[in-house]
Amino acid sequence: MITKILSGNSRLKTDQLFEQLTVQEQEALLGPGVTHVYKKGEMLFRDGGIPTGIYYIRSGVVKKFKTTAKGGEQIFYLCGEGELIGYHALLGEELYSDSAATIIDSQITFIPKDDFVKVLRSSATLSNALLKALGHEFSLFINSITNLRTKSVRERLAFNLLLLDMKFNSSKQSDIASDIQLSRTDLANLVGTAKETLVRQLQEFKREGIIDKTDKTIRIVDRKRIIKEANLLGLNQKKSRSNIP
Amino acid sequence: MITKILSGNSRLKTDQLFEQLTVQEQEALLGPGVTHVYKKGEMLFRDGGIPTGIYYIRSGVVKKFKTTAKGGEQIFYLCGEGELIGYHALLGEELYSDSAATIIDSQITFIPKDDFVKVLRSSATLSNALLKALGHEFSLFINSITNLRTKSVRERLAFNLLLLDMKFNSSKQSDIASDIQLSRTDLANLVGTAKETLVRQLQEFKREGIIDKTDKTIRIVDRKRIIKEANLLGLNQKKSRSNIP
DNA sequence: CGGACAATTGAAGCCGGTCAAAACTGGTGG
DNA sequence: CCACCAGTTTTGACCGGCTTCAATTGTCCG
Repeated sequence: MITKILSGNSRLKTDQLFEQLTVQEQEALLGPGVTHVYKKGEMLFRDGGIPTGIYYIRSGVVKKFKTTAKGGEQIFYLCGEGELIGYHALLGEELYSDSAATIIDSQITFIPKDDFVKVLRSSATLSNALLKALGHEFSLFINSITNLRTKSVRERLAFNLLLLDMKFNSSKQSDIASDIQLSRTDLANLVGTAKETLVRQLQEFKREGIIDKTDKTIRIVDRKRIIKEANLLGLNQKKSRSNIP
Repeated sequence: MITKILSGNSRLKTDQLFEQLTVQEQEALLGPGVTHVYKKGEMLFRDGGIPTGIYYIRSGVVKKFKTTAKGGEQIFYLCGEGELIGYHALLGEELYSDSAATIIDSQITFIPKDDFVKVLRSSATLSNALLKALGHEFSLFINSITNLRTKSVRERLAFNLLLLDMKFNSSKQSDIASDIQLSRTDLANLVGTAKETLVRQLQEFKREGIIDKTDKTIRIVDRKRIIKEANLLGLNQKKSRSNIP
């Protein structure tokens, strides 16, 4: 399980959807597309909106999230370079069930629905790649739900820091070097906790020498420890209240 | 959103995967299959196992869940009559990321991997039906995650009771008649809480006249109230601590 | 240099988890 | 038909992890 999640691949599996296509197919998709530069914080689409196409991230980072009526934001995925987004609603033939917005300045190509469908119809490769990607995403969601239900904030934070590090640190020079840029609020919404709780937990990790952090940067110092803290096996031995008087 | 989730269709969308296929395709799938009778509580497959085919539920109910190392069980979906299970891992080309077991005595057909793949290759319909189903499942997971993060046990319980009622009560005679059979433990694991907490919340609903229950049966008495309690809009007005002294 | 926003720290209290034990159920055999 | 056991449901008590509210510090820019 651990090996599965943290397997050495520099890129995670879901990222590979687009890469699996032939060059011809990639061009057929991107050809009709319109590339646009998004500033940090711009919305790509909104929960409840009508899907009119999909998006290809040439550079940048996009968060997928859902907003609650009270203004809260639940982030459940971060998309990076080379990933496609927005195809779920299109495939499911329904309205967007989530929103997407850039976290940093990004360059993104919009692929109109018709063009996407055309390639989809003519290419078994795309169809299969999508099935594979969606099948895989399923296991990610399972894990995500299980984590939310059974893990503490500390464990979830450690886990997310690991994922962020693996996904967004191309600088593979050293196990120890890794920087993560993400506002406290975003990180809290990704981990699924209040930002105050998040901050306190970060402090604690720093005090324990597991991470280092400046105002906007988090760096994993002790990789082994943070893997241990993430407790991927779920063996968490709750300090039992058994003082046996 | 509410209308979307609770739309009048007697069956929920995901159930319809198999139904979308032509009769020929259905037969091509089930033809080579082997039907087997499972007693309540039997496992179909286990987290970490190698997928060798998919399952079609002729009758009965199957829970999809994940076990934690400590023995806990996280249920995230209940499959009913006419549904397919186990295709995610096959499509994603990986090991099962979840387990499946019957909740009541069930009649289930096993479709070997090769036969499934054969039909998948030759039929654009199945391929498209799968894409649609998976795309839709995505939105269910989003909702599930959001619910876990932002809703109280009371709200989640109300929501799940509604879903159970809609999905497993073919007896459409009356809005009020509805029986749900599920052990307290299973229900707790479905809602995502401890069974003691669940029991207390059930008591409370009963005391408030929203539901009725005997030892193993739960019946929704006041449908409007329970919809309200589920708080599908997320407008939960937390009793603000503002006593303004 | 102030104004806005993000990050941090402090304090209080509730929700829900855990442990423990009682009440209830159904099934079994004497 | 009753006594008994095993499993499930229910009730009680406790308390700790998180959320929430509030206030302070830090930081980036115009």
